Amino acid sequence: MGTGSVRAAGKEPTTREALLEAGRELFAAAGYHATSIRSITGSAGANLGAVTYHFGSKEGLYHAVLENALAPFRRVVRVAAESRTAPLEGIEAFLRASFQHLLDHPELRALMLEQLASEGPLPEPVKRTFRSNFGLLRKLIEAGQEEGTICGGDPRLLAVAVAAQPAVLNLLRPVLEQAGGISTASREDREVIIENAIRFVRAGLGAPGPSSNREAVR
Amino acid sequence: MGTGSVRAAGKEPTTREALLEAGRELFAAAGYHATSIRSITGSAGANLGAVTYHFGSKEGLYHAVLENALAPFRRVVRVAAESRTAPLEGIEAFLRASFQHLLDHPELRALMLEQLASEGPLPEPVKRTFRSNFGLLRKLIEAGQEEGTICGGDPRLLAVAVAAQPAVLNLLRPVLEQAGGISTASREDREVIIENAIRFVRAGLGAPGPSSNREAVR
DNA sequence: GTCCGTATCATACAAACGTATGAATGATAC
DNA sequence: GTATCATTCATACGTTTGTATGATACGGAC
Repeated sequence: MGTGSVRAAGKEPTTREALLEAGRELFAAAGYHATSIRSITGSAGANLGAVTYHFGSKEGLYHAVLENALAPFRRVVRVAAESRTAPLEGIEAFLRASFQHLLDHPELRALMLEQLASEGPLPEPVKRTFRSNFGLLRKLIEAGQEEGTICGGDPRLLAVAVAAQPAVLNLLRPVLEQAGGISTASREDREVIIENAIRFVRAGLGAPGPSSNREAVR
Repeated sequence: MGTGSVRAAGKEPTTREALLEAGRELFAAAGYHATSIRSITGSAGANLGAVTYHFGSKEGLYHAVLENALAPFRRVVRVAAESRTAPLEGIEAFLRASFQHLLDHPELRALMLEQLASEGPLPEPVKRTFRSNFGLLRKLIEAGQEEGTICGGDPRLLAVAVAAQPAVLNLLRPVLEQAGGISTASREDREVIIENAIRFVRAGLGAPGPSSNREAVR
């Protein structure tokens, strides 16, 4: 059914890879339903039938695009979260990695939002990503609570409160820019936003950590 | 062009009102592009041409649905935020009203997400709503900073950090349920979530308020 | 050379879409 | 009663959609 390319990992972009890239861009720009197979194959320089041949259907391509885009996100966040031994440092690393990756890959926002908006069950890649990242955060919070460096409360809810910071900044980025006057364009803008979020989270977790009561970044 | 109904505000549901309600439900359930005029008019018990007649086009109906759904949200949040004199109490009221309204009107989630996902400029009702709510929060934070009850930092960024709590809980509700094991079904579930968020925010804003250092809700 | 599986291609097809059109309907005003 | 108006209705039109089909090109195996 054409789910795997026979050609070994080549050097020049294969049709399959070109379709994945075009799909990622177009799905992110206009959404699943508003993107036609014709526009994808046209942008990829491929034949109209190429999507059906390589991915079985339009939906098959979409799921492949999702998985391709989300797997690196999971990996980066996991590596960051597990890079520190102290739970609070792990949380900070988690936040920095999340902010950084989402800002560096703006297409993830629209790709995920589209799925979040629909009423039905989430696609597997989306579920897997949230489960992985939430789980990392929850474990770090539980470890901090055992240490006494993080306040009490349901660790799952605290994880949501923490993850909310990178989530909104990226999911609502167009809103923040168009209706909130908050830009994320320059490196300095991003630095200020990230430091603000980290300070807020450290204070919110009730940790008297080294940077929790320093003057807020301005 | 049929933008206003000549019939005075009647008692039984007019075709126009039925279209607005059906549109709200169907747009929220499946998204704009995935919802056909035929399904809307069918669900509303109206003729196929009714949308064109009353709203000019499918997009006209959609914008009317958006405005109809978002105006009450703005009003409720504004009333709550201005109901208290102390800034921190105003923020808490803002949060409670936001949580409550969004939980009571789950269709708002999908309706707004769809617009947030697209790359283009936001529709006016969406922009207006975010501007209004962000503005309220920012003013409350600035007032608290002048009082000394809220920590320093860019008030716009702090407003984002605060608004992130109701935003994610509602925008990501299906994710939290399907991938995070967090239910918002019962009244107790919601209470716990809301109290957790308020405690987190009060601590994050650096306010030594009356409820900021009480034991976290379990 | 011949064979064979992979891949690409042009084209066709049925279905669904948003919208336009013009006739029918029904209440209100005079 | 008749004219007038907003509204509802059945139907048709032209596009665009996702997918299916069958032919053609290509590149190693033998």
